[in-house]
Amino acid sequence: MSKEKPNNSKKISLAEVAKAAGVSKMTASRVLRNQGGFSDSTRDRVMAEVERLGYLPNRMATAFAAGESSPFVGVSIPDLRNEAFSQILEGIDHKLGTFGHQTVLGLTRNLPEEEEKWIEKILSWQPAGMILTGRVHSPKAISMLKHAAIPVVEMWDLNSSPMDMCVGLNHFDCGYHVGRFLIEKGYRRLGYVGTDHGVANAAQSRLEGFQKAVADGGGDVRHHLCLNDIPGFYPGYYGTEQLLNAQRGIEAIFFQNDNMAVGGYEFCESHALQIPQDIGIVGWGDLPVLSVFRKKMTTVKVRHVRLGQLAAEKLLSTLHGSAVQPVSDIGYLTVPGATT
Amino acid sequence: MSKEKPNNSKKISLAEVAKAAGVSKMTASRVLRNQGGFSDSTRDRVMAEVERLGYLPNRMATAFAAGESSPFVGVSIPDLRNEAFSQILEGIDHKLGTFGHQTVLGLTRNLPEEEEKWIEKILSWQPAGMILTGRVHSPKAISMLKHAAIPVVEMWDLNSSPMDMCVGLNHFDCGYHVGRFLIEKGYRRLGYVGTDHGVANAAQSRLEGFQKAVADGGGDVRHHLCLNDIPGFYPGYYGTEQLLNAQRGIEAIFFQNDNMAVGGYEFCESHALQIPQDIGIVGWGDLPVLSVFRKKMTTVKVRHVRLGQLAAEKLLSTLHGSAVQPVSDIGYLTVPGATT
DNA sequence: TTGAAAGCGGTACCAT
DNA sequence: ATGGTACCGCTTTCAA
Repeated sequence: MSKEKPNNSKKISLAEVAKAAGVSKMTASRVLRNQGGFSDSTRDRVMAEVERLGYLPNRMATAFAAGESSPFVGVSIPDLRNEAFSQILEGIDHKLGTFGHQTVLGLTRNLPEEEEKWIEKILSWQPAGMILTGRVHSPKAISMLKHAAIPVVEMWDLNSSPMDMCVGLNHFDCGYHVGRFLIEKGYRRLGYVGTDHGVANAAQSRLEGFQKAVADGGGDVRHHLCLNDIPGFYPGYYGTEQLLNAQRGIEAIFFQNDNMAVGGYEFCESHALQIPQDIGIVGWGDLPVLSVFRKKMTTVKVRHVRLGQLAAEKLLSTLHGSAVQPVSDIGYLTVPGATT
Repeated sequence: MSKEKPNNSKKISLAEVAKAAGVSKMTASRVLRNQGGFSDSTRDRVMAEVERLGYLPNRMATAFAAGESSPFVGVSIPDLRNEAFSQILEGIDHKLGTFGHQTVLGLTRNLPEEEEKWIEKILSWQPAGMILTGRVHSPKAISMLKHAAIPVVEMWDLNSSPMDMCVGLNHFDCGYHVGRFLIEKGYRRLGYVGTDHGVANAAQSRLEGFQKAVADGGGDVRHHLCLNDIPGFYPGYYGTEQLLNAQRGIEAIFFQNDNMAVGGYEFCESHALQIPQDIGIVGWGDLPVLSVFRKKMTTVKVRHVRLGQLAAEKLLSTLHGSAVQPVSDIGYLTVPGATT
């Protein structure tokens, strides 16, 4: 036989399969798509060659020919070491995967310029849609997305007039709510510890809401710290140290998230500060560590995984042509604990 | 002027730009690739139209025409709520992004069948390469990857004869090392708490190494628990409860990771067990929570982010045609703490 | 410096 | 049931 060995690594095309099976490209194509219009014996011959040659269809060619988009969905998030975002991404990817779509990741660090470059790159590969973190995007990014005419979900930071769709929560209100809560508890001299707040960072809005509520309530945020670091345990620890060294008389600290709050808690305890007697602590996000923490932490519940799922669902519904509520408020719930 | 308004959302093709600029497709193409062979005035005219029409090149067509692959790299990991993997992914994506490549995510839950389906899908889109978790893959997956003739990195679990390249650590040895460490400390009756161990789960190898070392040292692993859950704080807590209820006399527990170990620690302390006097605790991974934990946890340091970076670097070097060491052992370091 | 033609790997459409 | 042809958007090749 003059048949070639199948294990040379050159890619096999449909034409080669067809030739090997002694049929035309079209017939082979029909068999592969199981679209009818061929005899059993033809199918068997074609499939045998597919198997033997290890043929794998080139979906790029298919999509290209049909003018379709890819199954890829661009998902931009700031940082995976922020646990909130790894949870959100888990929710997104799982939902997308269930419906045959794939996440193309972009870690854009809350920087609109990075996001812009990433968006341009992704768009040139005909994605099915985009899910972006936050409401702040560069003008060029917005214009490119408009032109692309694909569904776009802005998530995390609620935006009542999004480019297209949005799911998130109102971080300003949420921060205000926490501030109000502390005021009502009798706290007046407050502190805040978080991380570097690029323009596109929703935590900045929480801080602003918090400051407003505290001011409205007759207190003041004596000192706030935005570390150039990730919002994790250790930054919470040393941030608290810095904050307390810089400013005496702080009665309670609001942290960007629970991991930072746990770090702050451990700093306080190891420095003979009683919680909540000497200082109050409030976290954010209801992150997993709280489920085993020895003191019930005052925090704000946010359904991160659900948020991700919902973002993906909005996108998928749009792709399938269903009607979609363009804006969803995922909400939040302040949970008083034993640390305030 | 008869020029159309640019803001209709139909996609603009190179041909349209060319026509608008009064040149041929080829000339426009040359300008866009800045590949020489055009006059300044031609370039200006073409670029003006690109701007005006909001033209975005269709890279799918480009790659297709040139027979290139996409810049996408398939990355399969089990689960993002396992903090080790979100760290690894952070390392991979950041490195890939720096070199113009994009991560296409696959959360394959340690299931070779899921991985196989995902691989087939990704391969049909002509990725530049693949990074997979672990050494266990379905035969069909392996065969497809061979055919695809793209670089493949197996990471996490060290494999001295990988399909192509590998970076990771020897989990069996690592588990053995921990077992030996506890034996030398005088522990004999041991327990293990981890999560559901699919065949493709490296934690299973750690458990096996651990069991072997303990047996070799004259002790025994009285009870091990593999919960059907994620390896996080709360599973560590309730897993410890289950383990201790099921088996009396356990002297020390080895946990799948530090987050579980912290959960276990909190369970013990809240049930009046002194650590390490009443029970020893060993974690794994040197996860961030330990940096602020009030007791120095005995753990095993693993450079997760670096592991991810290294996996990406191997792939990128191969793509750029550099020589690459096919197998790298990232190693581990047992760190004795105050919990044993 | 510029352009015309062929073709990448499939599919739609129309014949047979 | 099967095959021929044109074409998707772009690049390669060759000619002017």
